[in-house]
Amino acid sequence: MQQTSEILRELKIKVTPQRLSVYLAFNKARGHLSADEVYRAAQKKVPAISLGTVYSILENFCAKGLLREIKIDFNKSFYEMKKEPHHHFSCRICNKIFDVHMPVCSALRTNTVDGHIIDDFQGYFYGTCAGCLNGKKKK
Amino acid sequence: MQQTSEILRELKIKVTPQRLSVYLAFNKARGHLSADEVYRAAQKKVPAISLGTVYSILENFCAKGLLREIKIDFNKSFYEMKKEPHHHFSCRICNKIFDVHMPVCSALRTNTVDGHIIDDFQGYFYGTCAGCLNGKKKK
DNA sequence: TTTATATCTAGGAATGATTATTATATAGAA
DNA sequence: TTCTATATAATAATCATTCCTAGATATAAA
Repeated sequence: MQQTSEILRELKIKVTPQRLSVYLAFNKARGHLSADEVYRAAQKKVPAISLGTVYSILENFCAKGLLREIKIDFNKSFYEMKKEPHHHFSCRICNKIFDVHMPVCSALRTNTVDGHIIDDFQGYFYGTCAGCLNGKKKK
Repeated sequence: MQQTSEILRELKIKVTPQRLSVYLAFNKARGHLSADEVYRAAQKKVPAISLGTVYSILENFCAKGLLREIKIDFNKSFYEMKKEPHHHFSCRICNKIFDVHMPVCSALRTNTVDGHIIDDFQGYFYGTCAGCLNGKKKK
């Protein structure tokens, strides 16, 4: 926990129990979480935390470069710990999100295109995941 | 108009005035339209058209491969006539969407990755557009 | 350690895009 | 022309997200 506080302080993020609980939710899940999933995980540490606060913290963490917002799925955002650039895959059957293990083309790492300045790129694949292809159940 | 009806019939889309008006909105705009923008454009031809019908038609057109849904912008979908695969750019200042003139890497045209079957890919760039860099106004 | 204050949080209301519902209308086949 | 599956209009419902405000609190400064 002490370690987590230091990570936040280094990023100039004021340390609060709510923020620690959100950070730890990602540390434990190590995947892609929706705001609601973060909310439920954070409640285990801070029962009185509100959903509005979770949204506020997610926005703050993204702004500070700690998290990354993923808009692959329709009508709902997901978040993940920021790491090496990579694409995502969304299964149309079970709606799960997967990291894609494929090198990101150098062309996509460019800083400008058509005269626009680029600060982020998101690559989203859609289809049927390996699990659903094998006849597994919808989560 | 006759021509448009034939295009729809070839795609097994039942021809109605509402659907023609939506198709023509895209034919005229040649860009990326939100449901609301389609709604307002379609109203010029069919004043009584409802927003629900527009959503229904957009979904139908996407399913038939006539349109393509773009989820680049937060909390709102855009649609465009389906054409050659290409990436999109969204300006964080003016929120306009641009087609990106950059060849889509062959690696992204794959049909499978990590055992998942892919049926679509969307590449989204974010940043500041050329217009906003030149100090133009927010639309 | 105490104090001051900028910022964070809880709770709830508001927003806005999208979807669902249902009765009626209609395109296209027979 | 008639029939029937499907499309539409109108409206209500949903749901993620944002907004708002009063009160709480983390952190810097004394």
